[in-house]
Formats: sequence, C-alpha cells, structure tokens
Amino acid sequence: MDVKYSPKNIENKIYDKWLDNNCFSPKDLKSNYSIVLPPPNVTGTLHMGHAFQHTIIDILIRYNRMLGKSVLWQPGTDHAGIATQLVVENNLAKKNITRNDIGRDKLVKEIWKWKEESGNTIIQQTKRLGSSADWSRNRFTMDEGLSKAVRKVFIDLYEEKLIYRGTRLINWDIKLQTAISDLEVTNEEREGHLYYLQYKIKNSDEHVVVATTRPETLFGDVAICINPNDKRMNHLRDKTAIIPLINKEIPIIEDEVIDIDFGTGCVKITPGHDFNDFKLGKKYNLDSINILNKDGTFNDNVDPEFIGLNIHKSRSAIVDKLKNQGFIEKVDKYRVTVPIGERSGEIIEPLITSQWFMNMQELAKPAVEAIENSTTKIIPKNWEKIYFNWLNNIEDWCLSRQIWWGHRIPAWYDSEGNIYVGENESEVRQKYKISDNIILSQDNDVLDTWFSSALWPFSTMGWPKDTSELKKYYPTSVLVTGFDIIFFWVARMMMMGLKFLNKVPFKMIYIHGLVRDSEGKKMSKSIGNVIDPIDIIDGIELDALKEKRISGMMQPKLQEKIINKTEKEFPNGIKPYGADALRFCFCALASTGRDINFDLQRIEGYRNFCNKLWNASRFVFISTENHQYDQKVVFDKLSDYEKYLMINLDKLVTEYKKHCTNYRFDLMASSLYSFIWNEYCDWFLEISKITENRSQTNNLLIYTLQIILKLCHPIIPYITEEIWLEMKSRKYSDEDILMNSKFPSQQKVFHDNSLIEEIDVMKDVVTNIRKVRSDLNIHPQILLDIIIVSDDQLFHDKILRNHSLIEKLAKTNPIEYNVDQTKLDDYITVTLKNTKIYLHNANGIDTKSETERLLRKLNNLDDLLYKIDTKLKNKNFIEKAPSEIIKENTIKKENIENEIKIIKELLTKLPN
RNA sequence: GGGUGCUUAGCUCAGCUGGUUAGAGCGCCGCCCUUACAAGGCGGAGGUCGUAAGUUCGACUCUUACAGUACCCA
Repeated sequence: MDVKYSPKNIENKIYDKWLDNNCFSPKDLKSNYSIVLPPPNVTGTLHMGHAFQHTIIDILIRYNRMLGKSVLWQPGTDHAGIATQLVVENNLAKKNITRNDIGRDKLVKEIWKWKEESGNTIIQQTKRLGSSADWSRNRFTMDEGLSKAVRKVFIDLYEEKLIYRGTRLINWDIKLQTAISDLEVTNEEREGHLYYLQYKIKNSDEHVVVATTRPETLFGDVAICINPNDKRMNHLRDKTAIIPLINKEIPIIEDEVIDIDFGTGCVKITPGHDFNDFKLGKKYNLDSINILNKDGTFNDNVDPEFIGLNIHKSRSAIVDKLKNQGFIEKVDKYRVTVPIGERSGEIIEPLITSQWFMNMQELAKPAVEAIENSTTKIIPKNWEKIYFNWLNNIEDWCLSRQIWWGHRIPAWYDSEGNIYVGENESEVRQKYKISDNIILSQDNDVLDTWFSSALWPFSTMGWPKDTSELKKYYPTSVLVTGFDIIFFWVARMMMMGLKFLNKVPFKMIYIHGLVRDSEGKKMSKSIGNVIDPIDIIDGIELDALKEKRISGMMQPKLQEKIINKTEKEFPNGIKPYGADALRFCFCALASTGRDINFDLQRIEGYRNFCNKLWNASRFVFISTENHQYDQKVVFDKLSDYEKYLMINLDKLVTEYKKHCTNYRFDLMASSLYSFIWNEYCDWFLEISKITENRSQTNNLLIYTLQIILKLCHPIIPYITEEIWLEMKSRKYSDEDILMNSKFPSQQKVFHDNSLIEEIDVMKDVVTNIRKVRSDLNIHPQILLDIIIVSDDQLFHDKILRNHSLIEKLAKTNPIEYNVDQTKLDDYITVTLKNTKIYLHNANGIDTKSETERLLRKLNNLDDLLYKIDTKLKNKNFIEKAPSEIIKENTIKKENIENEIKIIKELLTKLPN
C-alpha cells in the first residue's frame, strides 16, 4: 500500500478490476433485488443531483449484493425529444441549415449520429462515481425493444379508447411549434398591466368596461361575463356588447365563477386562447375562435391591420389603436402570471389544435390505491399527499408533439381522415382490411418523451415479451428519485405498470432532496454556482473553473459577476477529493429527504476520514507483519477492552443494517464515522500498541478492520477495495474481491453491561487526567504522579483492573491508591463521581488557573443542582411522574451534591 | 389564493413514540511534529432549540397562532 492516500491512483484501476471480473451483472441467487435508474437525458452531463442519486442507489445496490442477493441495477438514457432535437438543430444552425432544409429522415439520421457520438457522455461520467450498474444492459428509450413496448401500449390503450384524438385547447410553444404538456409549462410572475377596455352596448350609449391583462386577444372574444350576484351589473343583463375595432356583437352572460372584486367585475370570454374561458365556453356552448397561426402570428380573424403580425410583439400597437379610438379607460400596473415553456423559454399560447390524448382518470385510480394500501410505500411519507393531490385532480395527458425525434405515433390516415392504429402500415392494412390502392399516411407527430419513460421499469426488462428478468426483477425493489418528477414520471410509471403488468413497478419510492449550493440556492448556469461532481473528484484550477462557468454565457455583466463569485468562493480552485469522499459526503447529508446545501468544507472532512481509514489500515498491516491470521475470534479469551470493542462492533453492524433498511443514510454514515475514528482509531489502535497478547491483538486488529471495510464498502467502494487487495495479498482473507464478499453477520457475543461500564470508567479516568494536563499546560511527554482515592469500592475495582491502560494512555507513573489524605496538600484534584484523582503538584502548577477551572465547574454543577432540586421539590412531580424518573433524579442529585462537596473542599485546600 | 416543508452552536445538519448535563462534522481557541495519519494527536470555548400562548408533574419533541424562509399547485 502506498504511504499516501491518493484517490487518483486507485479509482480507475479498481473500477476496471470490477469490470474485468464482471462484478456488476446479476448472479443467479435465490432472493432478488432490483433498481431501475431514472434515465438521464442523452443530452445531459453529470450534475450534483445525479451524483447524489447514484450514491444512494449504489449504496443500496452494493449492500444488497453483499447480503447475497441477485442484484440488478438497470441503467440507461432517455431520448429527451425536444431537448435532443434542439441540440442537433442548433448544431445545424451553425452551418446555416434548418430542419426543413434537410427534411425529417435526414434530421433523424443526424440526431442518431449525434447520439452515437455524444450520447454516452453522462454514462462515462457516471462510472467515475463508482456506480455498479450493469452497463451491459444499458438501454435507450428508443431502442427497438423499448419502441416495440411503446407501440403496444399505444395500440392497446387506443383500442380501449383510453387514447383518443381530440381537438381542444393545449399549450402551444410558438418557437418550437409543438404542443407541450401542462407540466412542461412554468408560471412566472412578471411586471405587466391591467387594461380596462370599453365595449359598447348595442342600441345604447352605454358601454361596459372589462379588465384584462391580454387586450390583444379581444379579437377572439365570444362573450362578456358578469356575476349574477353583482348588483352593479343589473343594467347589463341580456344585453349585447360590441367588440372594439372589429365591431362584432357578443352576448353578455352570467356565471358565479366571476370574481366580483377583480377589475370591474366584468370579464371577456376568449375560449380559443384561455383555459378558464375554454371551460366556460363549453358550459355555455359558445364558439371558440382561433385568432392565431401556429407560428404565433394573427390569422384573418382579427382586425385586418394586424393579420400576419406576431401576437406578442403587437400588443402595444393594438393598445395604441384602442387608445386612439377611445376604447381604453385606463391602464394599471399589475403583476401578471405568464406561462413559460421550459424548453424554449418563450411565452406559451393556449391554442386549439387537434392532438392525441390519454384519458387518465381511470388509469389513475389503481395508482392511487396502490399507495393507499401500501403496496408501494413512499419515503418520506409526506410526498404521498402531493402524489394523491395530483392524481385525484388529473387532466387528460396531451401525448403528441410536433417534432421529429421520438416515437412516431403508430396511426395512419386515409384521404378522408379516418384513423387506423397499428404496429405498422402493412399490419394496419391487414387489420382494417384496407386495399393497397388506398393511400395511407402515417401521423407526423411523435409521442411525449415521458410516454416511453413511463414504461421504463418493464420495457427495459424485455416486455412485452415474457422474460425471465421480468419474473425475477419486476416489481423492482425501490425507486430512488427526486420529487420534481413525481408527476412527470413516478405517477405515470405506477399507472402503466399496474395497467399492463397488473403489478406496481416498485415496492418502495425513496424521494431524495435537491442538491443546492452552500447558500441554499439552486445550482444553475445563470447564477454560475454549478459544481461539476467530476471537478470534486479530480480537482480543478481556479482559471479552468472560471472558464467553465462562463462558457456559453453571453452577457458580460453576468460573466463578471460569476467570475467574482467563483474567485471568492474558490480562491484556490477545487482540490481533488476523490469519488469516495464525495460519496461519503452525500451519504452523510442524506437525512430525511430534505434538500442538501452542499458545502465543500464538509467534503474535506470526509476526505480526511478516508485518509484516516487508509492510515489506520497501514498501521494494522505494519503491526501485523508475518502474523498468521485466524478468522475465529474467541470472545472469552479477549482482554476486557477487546471484549468491549467486539460488543460495540456488533452493535455497529446492527445499527448499520437498521439505518440502511430505514433509508437513513446520514445515520449510517455517522455511526460508521464515529466507530472507526473515535473508537477503533482513537482507542483500540492506541491500546493495541501496549498489548500484553500481541498475537491475539493482531488478530483482532485484522478482524475488526475486515468488518469495517465491509461496512464501509457500499459507501466508499474504491478505497476499501484497494485496502482489501492488501488484506488478500497478506492472506488475511479468502475473499478475492471485497465487493463480492459476504456482509458481516451479527456475532453472538456476550452483552456484558458491567464490562461496558468498566471500560467507560477507564476512558473517563484517562480523559479527566488528560483534561487536567491540558488545563495546566503540562507537556504531553511528562509522566504524571497520580493518586486515586475512591469511596466506591466497585468503582475503585474497575479502575484497579484497568490501571495499566490508564497509566499508559494518560501517561502517568504507576498509580497509587488510597494514601493518607493529609499528605496530599500539594496535590491538585479532579473529581469523578465518588472518586478523587490527585495529581502531584511537582511541576509548578498554575494554581490560579486551577482555581478558575474548579469554580467554573462548580458553577455548572450549581445550576444543574438547582434545576433538579426544584423538580424534586415539586409535589406534582413526585405524585405524577413515574418512579423510575424520580429515582433517576434523586441519584443524580446525590451525585451532584457529592461532587460539589468535593470541589468545595478542594478549593479551600488550594493555595491562593 | 391553496398546499407542503423548514427555523437547534459562527456554518451545514442530527435529536426515534415528551424525562439526555441538547449532539456531530466543519470552523474557532490552547498545547503537541508522540515511530499509522499535521488530511494528525490531546484538550477547550460556544446554544434561554424562530416568537407567543396552550396541554402536561415535565416540551427541542405534542397543539394553536404569529413571524421569517423555501418549494409545489392555481
């Protein structure tokens, strides 16, 4: 083993070793465990969220593998329809080529080419994290098998009339010229205006004033609506209004949904361009008038002056014209909510078009029930509410997208517009008995990307074929994913799994939080606070980091801001911490599903932990040179401390398992951390240096290290595997590869409480002596003269039995006991319950600081005593509290009083 | 507007079904280069647990209100 721990030198080597030994593919064993990876976009690069997710999944996977299960971790990528097409289109645009120049087939070919070249970036990066997914089974949502599954689901649902074609209002992205689902639209609040428009009343001099944030849609108005309870509006009942500019007559209708307090209490109804109005329009059987072309320009349903102009750009022109003709009463400033397309960043227009939809209500029911009756459990439980809330108010899903990259809808039309759905054209002709001379053309649209992801848990396992994988690994054990895709993905997988396999896709859904920056801000390119996990693993120089963060950033102002921020936060760039430290860090931060504020300082601590483990291992190997290792540990023969260690080691295994099954990775990490650092290293390794039974202690050093390595392996696989190599080469283990080794079983050791107490006393005595040494500034090398006086025989015996440990660990001369106390005037004292520890004042001890120390302690004890005393004097407490608690407090009080007495006595003895 | 979290040491977070002298890591202070590790050792300081009421013998923990904050939905 290298003297220095350097992750760079071991990680790639170890990963290759695992690959060479085919460690990632499932073995054929009795019990099964499986996880499907949420497939990242092919266009994506690894970010902290992925790294966090992979860490958690890999911990579960490696742990269960070591428990002796057949474990499948199914990886893959998602074709990400719009995003991927955009990437390739943008590349073409650099060569001044548009998609229409080359046509559908060629564009799709280009995208496949891009996918082959660049689509694996994220997979390659992922491997750096140590992820032990079965890469040989890597799937892509547009693979032939998965596409087959998509077609089957579409056809089956169509035949059940759960998928249908309909004309209705959908979210239309003007820039991308495609429909998008409501989930892909985010609502942003922006500074805007509320326009008060006057509509003339027919056959009258009156007018009605309508408040609207979108005056330009008035060409599509079909009614004006008032609240029937609004007395101010009585004169308007049953009247007809006239749309300004185009002078079209529209009725005034009444409905209670109208908010009397908004604007004037009158609202214009534009069913063709507003979702609420669309519903109202249906209710009152009103027409829907579309005023837009697909590119967002006005069609000929508007004032001729505006035909062909972009709707967003012509608002001010329309407002001007209205103003000039006196139709605008006033304009107020107003916060408006604007729908924005997630992909394009453009304002989304509600538009009436013909699309494919999936009827969700029926499919949602079993998905709700599965959670209700705990067939699938969600952890943390509070996400269930969100899940229910969405599924219980679900709207039909708009499936079709007007793009070219994706699963083309398996529907064909004849010249009369009849629809035929089937596997392919010839199958359709056969199925519907269509003769060859009738021309059929396939639907031009593709399916929403999430359609194929919804089938992921079973399409990756070969469905619709009845495969052995499905039998073995479906339902999967757990889904590990972020809350942001509960709707997009998790709920839809539940629906599809239940519909087509009659079984939930996973038994458990573990929802993890978002990884944010150290200030709790979302990591985003535009804020410039993104950290690339690879940079944490390999390290990065400041200049390179700055360059990376501003690349592709157009605004110089933003660039400057990001550069300043980066220089401030990482004045020396980022050091290479290695994948293990990153993983341990994520593990330790994965508490109860809340977001993680990622602080680099924290990772440093875990890199140090890896270093500690490395050096402790080196120490073990150095001390056990030429040792004949015996796997059997005979508990009875061990020294008291060693027994104590074994009991605690066993406790650690138990806790670890508990935490892992409860998905409390933070607790898992901290119990490992504290045992290894605070017990194994701080006490055992030190005690081992002064052992009286070298061979037995050596054996235990190795034994404990082996278990520690196994427990650590799921979290920090690289370093543990590397250390294991040494274990193996010294013939301390038969197990070749740590990752394939057997998880430690709990040992049947004695649970000896008095032993635990005894060692705790020993530690207490040592710590107290060290405390005084430090307080009094005595050099660590000087051996102290110690006298121990105890009123408590039991306590005294415990100390006596461990005297040699105390002497060596606290660096003292042989301890004396119960000497004549009158001789102790020039000693200072530490109290420990009923016991006094005297240190000889031979080294010019600073009595002033000693007095201060004692007074400080006395103060604390006084406070404590007061608290307990008031409690015990409270009648109600004595009457109502359980006797155990009262007893506990009484004993506590006695101890404190005793201690106070001793300290006071000491203070009087101290020379001033 | 509706909903859901969060608020504990300078920072990032634990604290299970109410009874602990309220914990950890990092940071900070002091001493020490002791032959596994200075990416280290030993020791220390630091908190009226967001505010206010309530339930209770007893509240960081339960209830309510309020404040701040974050996110989701409309």
